[in-house]
Formats: sequence, C-alpha cells, structure tokens
Amino acid sequence: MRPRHSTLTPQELEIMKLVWERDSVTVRDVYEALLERRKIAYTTVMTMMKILELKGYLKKRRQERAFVYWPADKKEKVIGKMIREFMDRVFNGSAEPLLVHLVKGKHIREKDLEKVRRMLKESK
Amino acid sequence: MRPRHSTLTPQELEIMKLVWERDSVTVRDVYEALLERRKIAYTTVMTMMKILELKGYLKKRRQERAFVYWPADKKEKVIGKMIREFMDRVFNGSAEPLLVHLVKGKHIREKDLEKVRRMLKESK
DNA sequence: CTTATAGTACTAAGTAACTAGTATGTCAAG
DNA sequence: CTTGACATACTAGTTACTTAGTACTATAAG
Repeated sequence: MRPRHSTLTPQELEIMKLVWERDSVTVRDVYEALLERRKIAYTTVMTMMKILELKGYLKKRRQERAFVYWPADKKEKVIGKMIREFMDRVFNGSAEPLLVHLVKGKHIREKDLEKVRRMLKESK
Repeated sequence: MRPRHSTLTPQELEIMKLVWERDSVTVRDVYEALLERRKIAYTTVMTMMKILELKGYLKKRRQERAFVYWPADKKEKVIGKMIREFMDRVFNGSAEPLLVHLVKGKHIREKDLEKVRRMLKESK
C-alpha cells in the first residue's frame, strides 16, 4: 500500500499559498488566480479545496450561496512541518547537512548570506 | 494529467541512499538492507531498481547471473537538485526564507549553528 | 415565468507510485 | 538427472494524486 503524503502535495501547496496571501477566499478567487498561470477547471479547484478541508488545512463557512475558506493554520507552522519532513526524509532528520549544502552549494546569493550572518549574530 | 516527480520519490530515495553508501550493489544487497527496517518483497526491490535505472539514477552491468548496480551521479549532485526543487516549490526559488525558517525555527541545534557560523566566516 | 448564471454535490477516470505474484531460466548440490 | 536456490522478466493490483464532467439547485435578469 502506498503511504499518504504527510504534508502538502505540490498542487495542494500551490492553492494554500494563494489562500495564505489572501486570508480568506472563495473557490472562484483561487480559480481565477490559478487561471492566470495555467488552464484549469473550476470544479478541479473545488475538489482540491474540499480535500484540503478534509485534511484539515482549510476551514469553511457558508457566505450567501458560496463557501468561504480560510487557513486552519499559519503558513509558518505548515511550512515548518514541510521543512521538518524534508530534513527527515533526505537527511535523516539533521539540519546540518542541509545547511552545508545551502552554504557550499550555489543555492545562496551573497545578499542572503549577509542576512544569515546578521541573524546568527543576533541569536548568539 | 498528473506530472511526474522531477526528483527522487521517497522510496526511490531510500534505495539510492543505500546504493550511495555502498558504491555498487545487487538487488539482494538492497533487499536485505531494507528488510532490516520493514517487510518488503525481493521483487519489489527489483522493480524499484529497474525504475531507477530507467530514470537514469542507476547504471548496471551483468556480473555472473545477477546485475550489479551503481549510482549514475554523485549523491551531492542529486541531493542538490532535490534541495533546489524543494526551494522552488515551497519558496518560489529563493533560499533566504528557508534559511530564516531554519535559524528562527527549532530546527537547528546550537552545535550546528556554530558550524554554520564558522562556514560563513570562511566564505566571507 | 423563463432563462442565464454561479454555486455545490457527486461521479469518474487517467497516471504515478508502490507493491508483489507468477513464470521462466540457470546453476550447483545431491 | 532431479531438485532447490536464486536470478530476471513479465504481469498485475492498490492507492494517492490530479483533473474534470455531469447533475442539480438557487439566485438574478429579462
């Protein structure tokens, strides 16, 4: 049996990002935002948001005829879990090799490095 | 249509880690290593490794009766791509918010922070 | 009132991911 | 020579993920 994704799937994340940007949304709001990037059906978005509600990422209430959805948790909390899951899966749970990759690899621009240096100085 | 995973799936990664640890392996090697953690069928491992070869992550040659597999790319390269994919998907491609999460969140132990400070000092 | 619009509910279906069974062939032991 | 061990090849099934069509309902416009 295939295990269920413990965090947001790619498409779910794409929708959640839009919701977090807007605090509360209708299916139509998300549909129109997604349409600007790619072809997608209204009912597809509806299905995805129903799943997100089922999984506990969205809450909803009726407002007139349509449902209004809003995030159940703060973005930082959910993203934090995704980072944790990634570190567990890829680096067996330790952050250090991830940091080494980020610093040694070409992943970071100099501007970002400077910001991290300041953050680290503050958290000393 | 559902898009194919551009990087290693969780189960694929689990196998690749074992291969990288050992340089070259048979299906049986991987099978026995996986068995120590969970119940799995020999043919399941074989299928997965065939897929990994098909996707270009493994190479193989016949050695006597069995195939011997070895990694097509270095671990650092593949993991680097996974980090890049993660940053793209979750943070729209920028490393900075990931670093902020790592430093501000509870993800890093003090010992690791110290190591990063040293690394950053050297890369100044 | 009829019709267009906009929403939900329900159903369906394709593909990737994951798992494993069955068939087949080869080699070594007895 | 038969049998057991062990390898691959082929086939197949389940579930998650993703997408979307169709039916139905309620509201608003003409």
